Amino acid sequence: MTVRTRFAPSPTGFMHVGNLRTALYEYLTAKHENGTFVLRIEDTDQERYVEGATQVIYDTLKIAGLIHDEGPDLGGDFGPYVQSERLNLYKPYAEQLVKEGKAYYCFCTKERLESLRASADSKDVVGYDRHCRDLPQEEVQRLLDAGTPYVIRQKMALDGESTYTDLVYGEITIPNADLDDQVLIKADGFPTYNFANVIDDHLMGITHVVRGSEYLSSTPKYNALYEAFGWDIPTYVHLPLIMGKSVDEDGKEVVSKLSKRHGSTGFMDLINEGFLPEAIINYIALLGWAPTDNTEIFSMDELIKAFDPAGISKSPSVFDYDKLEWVNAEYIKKMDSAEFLKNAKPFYDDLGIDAANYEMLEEILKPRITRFTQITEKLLFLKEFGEFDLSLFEHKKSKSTLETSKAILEALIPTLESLDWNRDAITNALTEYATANEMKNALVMWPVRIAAAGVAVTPGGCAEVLMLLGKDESIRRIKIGLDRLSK
RNA sequence: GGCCCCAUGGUCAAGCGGUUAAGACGGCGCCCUCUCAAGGCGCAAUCAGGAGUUCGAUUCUCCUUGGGGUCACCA
Repeated sequence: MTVRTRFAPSPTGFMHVGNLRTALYEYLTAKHENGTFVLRIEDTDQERYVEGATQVIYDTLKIAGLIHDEGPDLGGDFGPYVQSERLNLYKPYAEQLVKEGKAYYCFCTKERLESLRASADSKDVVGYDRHCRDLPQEEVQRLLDAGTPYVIRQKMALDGESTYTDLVYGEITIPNADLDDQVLIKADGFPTYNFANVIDDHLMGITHVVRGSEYLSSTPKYNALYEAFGWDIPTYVHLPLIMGKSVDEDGKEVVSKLSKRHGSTGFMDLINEGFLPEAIINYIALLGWAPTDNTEIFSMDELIKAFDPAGISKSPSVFDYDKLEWVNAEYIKKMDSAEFLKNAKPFYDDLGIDAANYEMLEEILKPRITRFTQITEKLLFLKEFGEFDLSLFEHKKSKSTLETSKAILEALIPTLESLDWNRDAITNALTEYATANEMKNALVMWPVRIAAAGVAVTPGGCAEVLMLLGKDESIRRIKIGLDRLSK
C-alpha cells in the first residue's frame, strides 16, 4: 500500500513555521516511502474566510519546496480538494449515522449551550448535557417539521475508555466520559472540521495522519467516527509542538504554542527578513526530530532519505532564531558565485556597486553575513560619510595615534594618487611604505581605513574598502581626514 | 479545574541498564589578525526531586514538582 499523507490547512492568510513544519513532516513521511503528498484546503468556516489566503498556501509550499502531488490546483483522483466544493457530500454521511442510531438531531440553541457552560461546575466533565440525545421520535419530527434549526451530534460512549496507538507517543488512553457528543453538521448545514476531516481523509485514502500533538486528546473522537462507519483507522503521527517565547503581562518570559503573537514566525516574514527557504526548512526539520548520525545541514533530498519517524521526539521544542541564523549562514557559505551574486545583486544595485567588485565582495561578504539583507548595513560606509569622531584614529593594538595617523596619511596621499587602482597595488603600496619606514602594517593600514570608511568596523580590510570606494572618493575622504587631523 | 502529554546544559539534542553523559547553536577565553567576521583550539554549562526494581539507574515503575496541550455549531 502506498503511503498517502495530506496537508490540510485552513486559508487564514498566514502560515507560521509550526504549520510549515507539520507540512514538512507530512511531505517527508510520504516521500521517504515514495508515497503521495496531498494538499487539501479546509475552508468550511465561511466566517473566517480570507481573500487570497489560498494563494498564500500555494506560494508558501512552492517556495518551501514542498511539492504536492494532488491538490486543488493539480487535480487528482480524489477531488475536489477544497472542502467548500465538497459540501453536499458530508451531510448524507451524518444522516446515515442518524438512521443507524449513532447520531441525533440536536435543537438546542446557542443561548442554552452558553448558559450551560456559564453555570457549569468546574467538576463537570463535558460541555454538552446531551439534552436532545434521547428526544422522542415524535418530538424530533415535530421540531423538524416546524423548521427548527438543528445540528447533528454523534452519540459518544458514556463510560469506559478509548485507547489508540500513536507512532510517536505510543498508547494513549482517554476516559470516554471526557468525550463530548460532538457536532458533525452545524446549523448552517456545513460540516464541522472534525467531521469533514475524517470523511475526507477516508475518501482520499490517507494512510498516515500527521499533525500537531494538540490533537492527541481529541483523536478518540476521530476514531469514534471511523468506527461508526466501519472504516480503517489511519496511522497517527502526532508531532511535538513548536514553542515560541513571549513575555506575559507581568513581564515574565513564557513559552507557548507558536502563534501570531510570537512575532515574525510567519514563513513569509522570515523570508522577508532574508532567511533562505532551504535554510528555514532545514532548521525546522531539526525541531522535534534528529537523524541518527546527528547531521545538521540537509538538502531536501537528503532529508527525504534520512527522515525516520522513529527519530521524532515527544517533547516540545523552542524556536531559536540564533540557530536559524547559523543555519542560514551555513547555506550562504556553501553557495557558488552565481548563486551568491543572484541573492546579493539587488542589494548591490541599491548601493551602486560596480560589477568589477563583485568577486571581491563575495569573498569578503560571504563569511560576514548571515542574511543577505545585511549587505546594506555592512556597506553603509559607502553611502554615509560624515564628521566621525577623530578618536577612531587611535588604536592601541596597532599603536595608531592622532599623530602617526596624520603623518602616514600625509605621506601616503601622493603615493595613492599615482596608483593604478587595484587591490594588489593598494596593498603593495601600503606594505611597502610600512617596510620602508620600519612600521608594522597595522600602523599604516589603520588610519587609511578609518579615514576612508569613517567607521571603525568595515567588512574586509583597508585595500578592500579603498577598492569599493574607488580612487577619487578614497583620496577625497583621506584628504578630509588629514585636514581634520591637521587642525 | 478535569483530562491528555512531556521532562538530559540557556536552546536544539545523542543516549535506549554499566559511557570520562556525544554533537550543534549561543556564551566565555586564546590563536590568527589593520577593524569586524570566518577559521582553529580550549573552557563553563545538563540527567527536576523522592521512593522503589536491579549487582548496577540518565535509561524501567510509582509519586511529587515543573512545563505544555486540550476541553466550541474554530480550524
